[in-house]
Amino acid sequence: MGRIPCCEKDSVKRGQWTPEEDNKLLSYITQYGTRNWRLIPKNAGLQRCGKSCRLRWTNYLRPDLKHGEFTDDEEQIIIKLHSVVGNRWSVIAAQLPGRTDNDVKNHWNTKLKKKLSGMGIDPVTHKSFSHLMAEIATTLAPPQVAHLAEAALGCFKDEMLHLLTKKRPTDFPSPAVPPDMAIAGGSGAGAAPCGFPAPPQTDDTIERIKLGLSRAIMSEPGAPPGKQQPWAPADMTEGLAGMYATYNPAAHGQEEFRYDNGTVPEYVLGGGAGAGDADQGTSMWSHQSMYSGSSGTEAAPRPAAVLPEKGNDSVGSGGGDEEADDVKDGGKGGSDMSGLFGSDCVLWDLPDELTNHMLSISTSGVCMKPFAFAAKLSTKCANENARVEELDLQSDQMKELQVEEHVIPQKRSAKIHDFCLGIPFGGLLFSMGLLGYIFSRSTISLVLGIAPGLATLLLGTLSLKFWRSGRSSFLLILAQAAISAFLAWKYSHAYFLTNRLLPWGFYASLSTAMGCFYAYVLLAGGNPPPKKLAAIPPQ
DNA sequence: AACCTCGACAACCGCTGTAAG
DNA sequence: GCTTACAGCGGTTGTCGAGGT
Repeated sequence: MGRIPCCEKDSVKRGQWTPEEDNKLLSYITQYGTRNWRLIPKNAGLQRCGKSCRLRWTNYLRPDLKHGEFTDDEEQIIIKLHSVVGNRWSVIAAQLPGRTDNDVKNHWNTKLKKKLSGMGIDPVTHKSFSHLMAEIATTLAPPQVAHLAEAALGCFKDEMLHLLTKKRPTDFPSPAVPPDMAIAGGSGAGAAPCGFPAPPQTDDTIERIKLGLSRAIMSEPGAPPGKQQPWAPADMTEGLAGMYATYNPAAHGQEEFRYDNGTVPEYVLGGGAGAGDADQGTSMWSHQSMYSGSSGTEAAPRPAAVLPEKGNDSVGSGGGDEEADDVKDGGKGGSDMSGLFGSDCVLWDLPDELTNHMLSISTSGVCMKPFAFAAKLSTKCANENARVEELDLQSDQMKELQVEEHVIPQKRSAKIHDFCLGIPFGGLLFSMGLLGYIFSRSTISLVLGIAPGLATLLLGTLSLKFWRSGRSSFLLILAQAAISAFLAWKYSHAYFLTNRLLPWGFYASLSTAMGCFYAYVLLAGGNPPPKKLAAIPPQ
């Protein structure tokens, strides 16, 4: 049942308002107020629809409105808030005194959207291509962190693959890389900063990214963490790191995009980056993790308490003599992510022999999985025999480190499996996100509903599979915890901005609860073992 | 000078939520 | 509980002027 029209369309004037009409409306409202919009045009002697009068008043005539150009500060606020709440113009406008939602919307559509696009940033997701790649480079850093990221990334691999293989300059204005900027030794001299028109050689960028990944793979896997880190700023002369540095706009004093230590991305538009910016020499994305969305985390140190280095790894263990087992367990079950990219994943159609080599586990404590992941990514993208040959060399090195797999029984565990709540949680997120997207076409639903829902569903299902086969789901639970934490943060932020209990408050509470639940499962030692395995006495 | 294109802004449209009768 | 009107929202369309051809 539709609503009756608010006025007769034939008898009302439409189109631009004349100064006389404005005067009539203004003087009437000044005298009598805005109590009944249906009566206002009639009483004010206007041939206008009441709704039209209301819009004219709220969007133009109101005395508290600010007319004229948006300031840089206002633009910053709009972009910040848009990255959090999406196209909710009224929410954004509420933070800008004197601006209407229509103003904000128009300004976004005519100016800011283009501005961001010109900087190589997708105005919808507020992520950039180089961001994505830089995150991959960072992900290849500390092995355990990479493990976690790998699990999370598994859910986004299609998107990444698409980005790596399908994007073209016409689709996505990637940051420029001058032709003389070889990726190895790309020190940044003469480098084009972010935010300039994509040059014809943008296709090269894709190739260089692939090459960068390959080089990351080829970097000496046995080197101790911290000593040889191609991703570390100090050594940013190789592979992705070179490109990574190339894209650091802070180093060039150009139009810059960066994240501050707040809770939302901060874009600095048009302002020259201050010399000696904290980000200089490091990733411009170093303040924000693609997977967690968390910010304020400096690039280099990762909290050891969260993801301890192998060797003194005791996450999920009770300490003491259980540590050794847990180390094995963590290195084994935890490292065994083959469910993600191995036999359970048909997307990464590498030759079996190559895959098997890469899925082997290192006794030295250096995880090979990130390399395996990147190798697959690179191989899939490049689809070149030469690349496979490179990887074969790498896999030969890995062979030497291969150890025999066997199931280690757990000594202590949680009372409930992660997937018991995780799968329903993921399903709820996914379905709510899907519904939200169907009904509102909101990208927020995609980013904060469908994607994490699918990721959680996938991880929960894999965890169930691992549990059935007696393997450790530790990293899968960790990844789910990371997703929950990210969602809790994002939803809470949206809630504090909008003050709406539904949906943001509800989702924030739910995500926080799930985060606590995952933390409990992790701290309690992981999932309880299957009965058939629990019956086996520990060796 | 005429025409075209494009950007910026204003206005409209259709819908939902909510409050009053 | 139903109807009606208002308020608000986000997407879309219309208008106008500047600049280019």
